[in-house]
Amino acid sequence: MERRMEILRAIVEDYVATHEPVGSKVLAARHGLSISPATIRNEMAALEDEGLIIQPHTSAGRIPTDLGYRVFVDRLSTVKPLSAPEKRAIDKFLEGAVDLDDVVARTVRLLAQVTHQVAIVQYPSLKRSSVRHIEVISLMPTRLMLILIADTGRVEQRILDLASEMSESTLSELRSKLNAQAQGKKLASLPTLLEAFEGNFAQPAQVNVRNVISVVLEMAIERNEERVVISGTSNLARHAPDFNESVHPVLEALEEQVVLLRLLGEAVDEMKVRIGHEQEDKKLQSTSVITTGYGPTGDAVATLGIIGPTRMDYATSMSAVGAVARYVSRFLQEEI
Amino acid sequence: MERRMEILRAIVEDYVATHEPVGSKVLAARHGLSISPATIRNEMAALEDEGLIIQPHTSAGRIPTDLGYRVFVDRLSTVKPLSAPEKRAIDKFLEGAVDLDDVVARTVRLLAQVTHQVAIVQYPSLKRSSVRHIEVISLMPTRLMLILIADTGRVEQRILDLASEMSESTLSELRSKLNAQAQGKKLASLPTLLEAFEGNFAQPAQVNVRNVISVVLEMAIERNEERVVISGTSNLARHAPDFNESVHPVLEALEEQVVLLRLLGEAVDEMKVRIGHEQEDKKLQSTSVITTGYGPTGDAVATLGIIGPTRMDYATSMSAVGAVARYVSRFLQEEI
DNA sequence: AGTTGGCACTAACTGATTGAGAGTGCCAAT
DNA sequence: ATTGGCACTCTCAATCAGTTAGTGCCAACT
Repeated sequence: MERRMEILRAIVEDYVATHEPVGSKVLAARHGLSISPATIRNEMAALEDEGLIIQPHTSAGRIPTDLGYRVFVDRLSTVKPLSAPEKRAIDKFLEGAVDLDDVVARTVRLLAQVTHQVAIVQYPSLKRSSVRHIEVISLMPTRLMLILIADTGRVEQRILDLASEMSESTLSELRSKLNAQAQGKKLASLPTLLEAFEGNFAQPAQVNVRNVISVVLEMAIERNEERVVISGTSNLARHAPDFNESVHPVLEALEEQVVLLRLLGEAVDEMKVRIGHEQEDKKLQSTSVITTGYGPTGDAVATLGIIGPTRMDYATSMSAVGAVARYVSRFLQEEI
Repeated sequence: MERRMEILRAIVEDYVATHEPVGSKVLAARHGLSISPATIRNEMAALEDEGLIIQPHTSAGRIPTDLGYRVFVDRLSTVKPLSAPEKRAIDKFLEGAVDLDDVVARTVRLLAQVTHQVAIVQYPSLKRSSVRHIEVISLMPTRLMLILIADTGRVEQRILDLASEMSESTLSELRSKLNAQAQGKKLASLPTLLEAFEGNFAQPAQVNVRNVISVVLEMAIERNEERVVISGTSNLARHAPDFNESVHPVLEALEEQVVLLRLLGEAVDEMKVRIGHEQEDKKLQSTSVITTGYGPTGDAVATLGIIGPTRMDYATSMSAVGAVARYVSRFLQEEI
């Protein structure tokens, strides 16, 4: 049984490296297995019965099935350490990032570059982060700009028009009370925290204050809270033959925010690998997805990962994704 | 001569529609030309001498060269009006956009959708816009957040650490003097405007003020002032056969900000079409690019456009790009 | 002088055939 | 349980002939 798994491992590694169905002969030759091709053939027949490998046609070698990759990945224990130049690349890439936009943009490019796959990075989720500051700026007598700064460094701003003018003193009162109430609190808790907030103000100002609050809540809750950036799509074309001859559906799926968000799912700390048909989305069933959470405080506030062909180097890719996640987490904590 | 151009037009239109080299026979049949195939053949030979069309092999029909498309486009006078559903789509797409990020993101998706090509939209250039407001917020005693709001609705923010604490009064003095000096001015003029700004302050505060100013200038000038978003890359795959069998180099080019920025170039009002080899970038020589400027004030502060195969429906595409640019300009003026 | 029909010519595409190669499954021997 | 041998299957590449689309040119026509 152990030997059989060893053979599966050899098939996966060979196939990932060569892109070609691997036969019993080359398997016996290339790897140091001290058994004959005939024995390997017997084992391969068993592996095929178990649904771990198939042969594309009668007289070809075997290739792993999605299930085969799954077993391979689950038995993967030795985490490949990154090479020195890769480590250096990661170190260099983020230094000098000026704001969150910049950090996210650099991270996604970095990830695409080290893995040679398509990289996706989710912006730190607003829901899971806390209020660092809320600022109210008067642009014109009846036009305000609201700015909400989260502890992840993320900044949302919105402009709103008031029904009537607001005095400078009301404005600064609003500013300080708003911050007193919200600062340090989770964004998700704002709706309850600010429920009857306008009661703090004199009657004439209440309608304007209510207006401001509704926009604040909108910023905190709105759909576009979940943003995803993507990079390295050209890597898809490099692996084109892997995708049933067409990258089109994959590219299409990558353009739908909804699909990407479902892919990234809830931010969790441990690494997650989904292989081929383990995916719900039809268009992505020729791909594998590796994701992991990241965040400044140690527990994950967002997810990042890569998408590639099922025939990918899982060991290297997984350690790269993990390393980048750890690095950007540390960076967010220290710098922004 | 006029007839010859008419034939070129017919060839281009037929080829764009069918994707197949067009021969003299179908040309005579499909279009209402009242001349025989033989005559057409003579004219086609002349067109080939002029370098406007070629035949991929001896016994195939003709296809337009880049130069042929160029002549076709230059003679294009009748601007195709958009269809009613397209107009409606444009109208609906932007309404409800909450901030500049949102406007740009919606615009690029809209453009990709109506043209069925890859769309690129440049953020309104900071250099060309004016200061609406500068805000200085104290996050911690020695940590400030600077926010710069441009009249295009674009918001830049930066965090900086001070060497020493800054009093609340100095802070508000800084805030008001900064705005008095900068408001309404072009960002490009800030470096000279703020040259000796710290002279306005008492000695102990000067070092901090200088620090703030340098960050303000950084925000106004920094390299990442030029941002580009892109959408509809899956449309590339749809037209895959057009790109010498490989979309890879094109995808690669689209990932390089530098290339995109050169593509969008200086924002100018009139529409620009670059066809195939008219492009400097090698990777894009199988594509054509249509760009035009847009901006809230009537004169262009940024550029948007599409990238597609040289074999594209120029008439429709050009009018779509124009319509979207006009629409987003109007929207920026009114709403943000 | 421009236009047209006729015709020989060319090159790609299609489909059938063939031989070579790779890899298997199974069986009998070890 | 492992191995060598061997017949079998299927793909792949090359070849070949027939078909087809489209041209270029020439002589005849308006």
